[in-house]
Amino acid sequence: MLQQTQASTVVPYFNRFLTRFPSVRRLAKASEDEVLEYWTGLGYYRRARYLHMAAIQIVGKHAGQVPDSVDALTSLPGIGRSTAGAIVAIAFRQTAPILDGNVRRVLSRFYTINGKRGAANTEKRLWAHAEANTPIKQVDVYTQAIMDLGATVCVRSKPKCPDCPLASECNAHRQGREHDYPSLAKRRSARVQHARFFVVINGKGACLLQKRPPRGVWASLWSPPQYPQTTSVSVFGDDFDLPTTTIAKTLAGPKFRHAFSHYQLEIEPIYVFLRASCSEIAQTHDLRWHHPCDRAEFGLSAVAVKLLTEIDSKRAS
DNA sequence: AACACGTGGCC
DNA sequence: TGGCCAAGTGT
Repeated sequence: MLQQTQASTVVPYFNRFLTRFPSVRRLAKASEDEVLEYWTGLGYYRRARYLHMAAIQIVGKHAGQVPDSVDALTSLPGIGRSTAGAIVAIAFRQTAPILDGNVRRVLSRFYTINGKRGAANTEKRLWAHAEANTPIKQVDVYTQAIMDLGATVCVRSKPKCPDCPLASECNAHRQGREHDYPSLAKRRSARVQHARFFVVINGKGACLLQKRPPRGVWASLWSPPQYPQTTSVSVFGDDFDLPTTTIAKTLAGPKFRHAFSHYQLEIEPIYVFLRASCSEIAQTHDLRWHHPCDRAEFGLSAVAVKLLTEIDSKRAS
């Protein structure tokens, strides 16, 4: 959960998740849909599916015991070198380096490493320093400490160098150039992509959801059906095996933008209201009706939740 | 190497 | 506000 996600965001998700899935075996036994349900709103949903797969592998190949070596851990889906290092160092108290965003920033400043983020040479140098500094004794304490130093003192903007126990030995600070490290990552400016969702509501107020494909954005989550710009509302009925005569009315909802790391999605919802008599149609393996007020026992993206919430508030008003 | 993958926080 | 980032990994 903590991969690319701040700890304060994770905390409530972590608590709910551990309450529902208190052991590797319980997680392995759960359905993917339910695991995704507990990830709804957290983002990077691939992590949830990898964690579920990892739990299944741990039960199948490791007798239900989380492996204690970096090699065995990195062979599990979703666990790379840094996460494996954190598990080995903190859970098993064995020497293994980590290189997360915090350690990366501390080391970049301490050793004035200004290579491009992600470049092979930069990564190699950072990992070498991480490894050289990882102690034999109290490796769990050290690992937590260097992460916390980055999270609370050696922060990205306005680092608190006067509070830093490493300040006198930090090359960037000695040069008064702590703001120059780590060098800024070059990020492509966000492009706008367009998407259109059909928000189909039946006479009982339930919304039609479709399971998204296992690849791409919001993989394996449930959402209002997305269709290409070329699909017209008039042929909508055929696409879902719904007689067009069951459509009471259609309505173009207000467009809204959803920001991602590298692009913006401009979402154009089209509301399709069905007559009450049509509430039992379109129950297939990847289509289902969902009442917004019911607990979703499957994964939804934050955007899907937003849409469903809007539908529910409109019904109420 | 470059890119996809989500959402919320910060300035 | 838009850009950048966060307890990164897999393709």
